[in-house]
Amino acid sequence: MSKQALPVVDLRAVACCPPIAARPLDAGQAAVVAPMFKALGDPVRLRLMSMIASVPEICVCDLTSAFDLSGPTISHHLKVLREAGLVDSERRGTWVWYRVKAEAFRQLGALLDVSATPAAEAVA
Amino acid sequence: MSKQALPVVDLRAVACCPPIAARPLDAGQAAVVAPMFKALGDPVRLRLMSMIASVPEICVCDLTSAFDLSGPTISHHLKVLREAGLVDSERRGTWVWYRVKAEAFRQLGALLDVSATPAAEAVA
DNA sequence: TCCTTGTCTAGATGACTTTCGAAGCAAGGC
DNA sequence: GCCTTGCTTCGAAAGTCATCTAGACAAGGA
Repeated sequence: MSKQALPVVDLRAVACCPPIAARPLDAGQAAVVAPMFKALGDPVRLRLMSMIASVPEICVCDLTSAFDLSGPTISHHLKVLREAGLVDSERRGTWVWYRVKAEAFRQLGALLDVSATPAAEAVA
Repeated sequence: MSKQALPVVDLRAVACCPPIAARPLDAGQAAVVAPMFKALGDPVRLRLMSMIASVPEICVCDLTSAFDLSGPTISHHLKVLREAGLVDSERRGTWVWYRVKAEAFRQLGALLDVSATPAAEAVA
């Protein structure tokens, strides 16, 4: 459980809402959660997220080289993921390393939990 | 281009990809999945989705009245959700009813499965 | 038949996104 | 100190999106 020094608590990373199929989200909850889905709604960012989530951590240089896009463009997409609270970055010497924020990621999955919903029963 | 009766199987609704944390998504997979996340990336659509998923089915009139937006705007958002393969609609008499496509919804949740990933172990 | 109500489509517009090249800043080697 | 490499920020061009009004279409009732 050793999490190294993550000073800022991102509110979007803590428990926010019940699964969206359990009961209607109110406007405030939707405003908190939608930006996370939005961040994953671009193919480049989804691949970046997938690459970051597949390993303990990864260097920007390895991310950039996997795409046919300029450095600034990749940097922009990483910033969007960071601001959505989905990943964290840390400079160590020459390189910057990215890693997934597991709690936010888990939270997002929980929102899409489909079990025990009226709709699930009706369609099943 | 009749919108009634869409007998076409939506490819995005069938099993597509392993969880995004299991291994990096390739460009093709990302292109298939990203539009679904994008559809949920707007607060209005996320609430619409949540309202639809919370009940077996729901009438457009009940959806429209829950927002401070014009009918055409709600209709536009519902179209985006439909084209993302997340919901289905059916006209019955005067009203149009919407219901969640459970398989697509389940698929989306499975993509965010965080268990058994290198990142999950490293951060835990 | 015509009217009303419910929903969708068309077209316009202002705001936001994606992308780039140029420039900046931080670390490390000469 | 200066140069190189890695990454980010800035500013701009081009494309996409959310929203509206106006209008069309479908169903049902007078």
